[in-house]
Amino acid sequence: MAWKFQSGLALSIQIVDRIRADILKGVYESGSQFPTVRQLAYDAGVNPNTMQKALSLLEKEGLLVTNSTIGRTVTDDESVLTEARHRALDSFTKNIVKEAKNMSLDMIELIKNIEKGWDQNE
Amino acid sequence: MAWKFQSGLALSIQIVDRIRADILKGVYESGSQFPTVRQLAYDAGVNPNTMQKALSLLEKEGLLVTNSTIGRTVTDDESVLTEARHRALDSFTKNIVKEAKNMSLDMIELIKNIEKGWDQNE
DNA sequence: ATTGTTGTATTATTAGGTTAGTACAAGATG
DNA sequence: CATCTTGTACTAACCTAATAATACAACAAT
Repeated sequence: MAWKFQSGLALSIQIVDRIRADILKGVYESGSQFPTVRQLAYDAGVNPNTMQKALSLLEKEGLLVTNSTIGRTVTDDESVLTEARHRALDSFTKNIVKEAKNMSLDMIELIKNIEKGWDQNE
Repeated sequence: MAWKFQSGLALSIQIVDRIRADILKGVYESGSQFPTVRQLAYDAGVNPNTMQKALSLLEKEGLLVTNSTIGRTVTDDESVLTEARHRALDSFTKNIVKEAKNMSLDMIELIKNIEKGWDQNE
């Protein structure tokens, strides 16, 4: 089944975000073989060109390694993964704080809302 | 000076988000006269057509009212504003929780990070 | 009544992203 | 050796968003 995408934001960006998150979560294990461009494109329901673009961006980030013609692997450099996880968490937190302040929301109120919303699935 | 925009996301969407936030924050007061399309377009550094599109979306949300040819005013219906504030806060919180869970981040850790990041301006 | 301002509409053009279709070199596989 | 799979490259077509340049009806201001 095709992946779910939002309209408005470029597909390739959404794909990068999703796969990056999956790699950092360990859905694709460090050093392991990565699906082919064509397979992923089929899974996601997008054009191979679009998937190719997304994967090449992840390669620039160092998360994927290409061994033409064997295919791709997830990086086995744990420091790259750790670093990426830190950057992801840091940027996530910064965005939350920035947006909260932009909404004139104080910290206590924000945390209270998160606690309230945490267990409300959906 | 022109407003700051991110690349990738449609300008009109970013404008809507910014102005909505400003209205809900009270930067534009309830019932007050709103700047003209042309003035706002100039301020933001975008084409009047783009600003027109953004404002018409905000009108659909009920936040702005058009009185051709007097111009626009911010809605004076406080219930609309209150409702919109609730929706904004709710959607903000939901997104945070959703993304945090997607990062396999537990609630305690999330809150700890927010507390740590709150006073780090930039 | 004339002029100016308002929101709105229209057409043409440009830029970027996506798709479709095809092609090719490198190397694994038989 | 021949074949298949891999990543990659390329062109053409299409769509959406944004811009540029006008235009116009409605009404306020003078």
